[in-house]
Amino acid sequence: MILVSEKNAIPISVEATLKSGQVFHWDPLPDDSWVGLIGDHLARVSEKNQRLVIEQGTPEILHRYFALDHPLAQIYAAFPKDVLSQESLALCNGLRILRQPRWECLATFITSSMKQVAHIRSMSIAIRNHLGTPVEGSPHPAYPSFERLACSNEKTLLDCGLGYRAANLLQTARILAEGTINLETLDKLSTSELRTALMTLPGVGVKIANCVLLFAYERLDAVPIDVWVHRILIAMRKGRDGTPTQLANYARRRLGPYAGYVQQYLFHRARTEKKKPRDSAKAN
DNA sequence: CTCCAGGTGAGTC
DNA sequence: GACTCACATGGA
Repeated sequence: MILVSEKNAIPISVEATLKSGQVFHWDPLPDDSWVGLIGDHLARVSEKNQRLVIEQGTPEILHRYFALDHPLAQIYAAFPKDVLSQESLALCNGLRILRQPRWECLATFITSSMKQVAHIRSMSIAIRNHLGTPVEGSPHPAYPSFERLACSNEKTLLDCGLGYRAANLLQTARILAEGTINLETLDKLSTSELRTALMTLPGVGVKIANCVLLFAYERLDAVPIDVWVHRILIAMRKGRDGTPTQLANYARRRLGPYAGYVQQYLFHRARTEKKKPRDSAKAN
């Protein structure tokens, strides 16, 4: 067991990070640790005094994946001062934007459109079970490479519950397998050029492109606007709706240089608040 | 049973 | 650019 610590405090909330809807395949264990794969690298982590405890896995890989180098203090100082943003900050303290493997992130978000988080997870696991490579000690196989998926077929993906998303994932995998687009070298592009490049792929619009920018390319100012964030932005504008462009501009101005981080805290708070009012009536 | 979900793309103005 | 619609599936 390795306790990752550094000179400066590195708070992390493993639970908030892994349950905030940026990644979908990690499993909680009875001893309060979490097990999951980073690519095909098996990892098991827990948390002690807001520090990441590595129960299993290579420290360098985990350090990078959990983004322990992100300057959280600086990011928090840049949070907007309104009540909702500060409340989200308090509730999700230690939530980190992961550095996910590119293809895995792109693929799972292609399957995410018009789907609840719970079902995105079940599709991800179904794809792993049908097409992935087993890893010793992991509850689920590794996510299949795009080469592997490109050799697959639509029927297999329909069996994984993808519905109309099956064709998009398959075509995207085939484009990547052709080599016309290289997800790794795309990293050299500016955020706006990278967004445009990602959006040429079938099933990738502006929202999913922004998810991939934020979760796999470290573009911390990218703001995915889904139905939840859309509602939050309207509330921040005192009930005033707007066109996609207007709301995107508003989010960028209002949420600041780490807008993607702020967005993730707002999103996670909104979703966890929604689930609550259930056990309160029973208590007396 | 009805409602909704981390949207996208095609058609149209 | 912005608006409208169809698109599959399963959990609440």
